[in-house]
Amino acid sequence: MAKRSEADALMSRIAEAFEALPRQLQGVARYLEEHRSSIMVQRVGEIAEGAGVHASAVVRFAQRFGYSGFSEMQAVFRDAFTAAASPSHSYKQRIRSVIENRAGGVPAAEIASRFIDASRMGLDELAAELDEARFQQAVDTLAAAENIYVMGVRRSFAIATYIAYALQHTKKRVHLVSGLGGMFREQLRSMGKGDALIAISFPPFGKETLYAMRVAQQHHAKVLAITESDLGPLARHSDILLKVKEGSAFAFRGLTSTMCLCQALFVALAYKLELTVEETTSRGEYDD
Amino acid sequence: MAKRSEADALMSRIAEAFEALPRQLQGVARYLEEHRSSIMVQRVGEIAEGAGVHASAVVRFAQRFGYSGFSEMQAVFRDAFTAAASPSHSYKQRIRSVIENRAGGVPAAEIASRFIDASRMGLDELAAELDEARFQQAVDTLAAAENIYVMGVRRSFAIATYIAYALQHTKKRVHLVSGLGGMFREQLRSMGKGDALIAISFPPFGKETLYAMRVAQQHHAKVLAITESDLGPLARHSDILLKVKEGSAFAFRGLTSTMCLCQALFVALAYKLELTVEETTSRGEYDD
DNA sequence: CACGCGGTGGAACATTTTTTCCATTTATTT
DNA sequence: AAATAAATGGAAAAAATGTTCCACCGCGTG
Repeated sequence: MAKRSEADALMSRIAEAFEALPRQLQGVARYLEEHRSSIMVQRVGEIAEGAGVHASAVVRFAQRFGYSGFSEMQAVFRDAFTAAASPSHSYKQRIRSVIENRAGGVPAAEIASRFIDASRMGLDELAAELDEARFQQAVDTLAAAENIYVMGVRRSFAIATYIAYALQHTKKRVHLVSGLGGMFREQLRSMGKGDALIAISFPPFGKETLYAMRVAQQHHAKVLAITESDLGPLARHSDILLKVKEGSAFAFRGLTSTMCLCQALFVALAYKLELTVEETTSRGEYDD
Repeated sequence: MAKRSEADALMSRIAEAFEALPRQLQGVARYLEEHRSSIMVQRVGEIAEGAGVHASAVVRFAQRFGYSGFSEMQAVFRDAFTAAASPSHSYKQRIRSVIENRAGGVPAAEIASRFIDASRMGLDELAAELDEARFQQAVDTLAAAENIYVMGVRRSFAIATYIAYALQHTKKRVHLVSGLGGMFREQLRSMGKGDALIAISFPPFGKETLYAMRVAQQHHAKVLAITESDLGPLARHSDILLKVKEGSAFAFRGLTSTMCLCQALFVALAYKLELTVEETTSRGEYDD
């Protein structure tokens, strides 16, 4: 699966050749081994100093292993890092190429498995980048709320629907702001202090959701935003902001990570409520 | 709380000031947030290109936030990285945050990451066990249908909602069977030959959904079932059956795999219908 | 012990990268 | 609609960084 990066290969070659290296170059080798992860951000000078040698020794080292100079060798480590840091990027590319090489129609299953792969990468990213402190805050806020309003429109509506459904299994009063009958305003009217609004929105942000957030703040309700980034209009109007980056394959935005996050949020909340609120009947099953 | 690195502080300041930033600098801000982890290894030029702006815009950005230039700002991210990579620090940090979490009860983030893991395993299974022939059949059936009815109750309702939303981007007539006003029967009445019903249901199976499937068959509409297993009541009443096994954690059933499968289904369908699904349909009023 | 050879470090050189400056375009205000 | 301010992009200047050259050194060998 994980193909040996060129950086790995290089480190092996270095280990191989180590014994036969002159004293200073051995020093460089040791330093590289020791600080492998930070080579990519260091200057020749810093590495040279760290290894206790002259800068030119580092360059000679790189050249000894077949690179034109230090820069070229450093690029190997940089690439290895960026490849590891953005795993989903390569998947997006592959999906795109599957689509573009549409020689005689792509089998649906092919599309499906690419899509699933992309979603998997999305979850990896979610796991890696989840802000634990904020997540905790989100759970605490919901736990403290009396009424919970849930709102998302269009693409995010399904998610809102789910959250509202799940929360019905708690003792909270839950209000799904659906806009049914054009009654957004009316459904939001009763928010107040001690309540919380969960707002799910992605660009281009629905104005209904933004409106709901403003109303919530005016009414001193806590606002939990689930969105893509700290930037953008939601940040200003939210007390807590949970980020989900959905990979968009096929020029089509995923929702699996968002769904996963929301479920995790609910599970964590349910767990917290059962621990702190004794009277919560343990139900175990939340099936359909 | 966890140590607030200067990089974190900077990102906050950026989020704060974002709205008031000129267009290009907003682009830079977005890029920084999106690629926060790799800023430290990138050149101004690369960042500029990534953000779609001129290099000098990136420098101006840095200066706007109080740095002498890009290099100085980049150093902030570099430092944050090396600090995090240095073992002693991160270890202390981890201990501290664990203690803090214990003090506040249950570490919500712990639950979250376990849940995400479970979901990920669910996707692995989905990828491994997807029946390609059936999936293709499902896509073909939907492609051939004139009207598509979508039905799921309780836990599955959010999924049904999503499918119905997504399908609105095709030329098909789509009917979400919501049961609003207790009108399941009435909403199902008009199904007929040439139509298709997508029924999503998991044990314990909702009787409303089973009913819908029977009606569909009586009316000679195709039935696509999305469920857990080939056995059980849905098998009998469906023409095509797609299996999703959700991993469960904390005695709580996931939905991410189902969501993923449904999205994959839609993408494959859209592709078959040769639709271009625009990611950001800016239609003013109806954006999400 | 002198010779040569590879290793080493200083400094000049070359290259890349960043930053500044300014002309031009674009938005905002009166 | 004109005036003013702000934003943008190109290019030159400046700085930082990497590389090469070469004199020197130390060690092993003849």
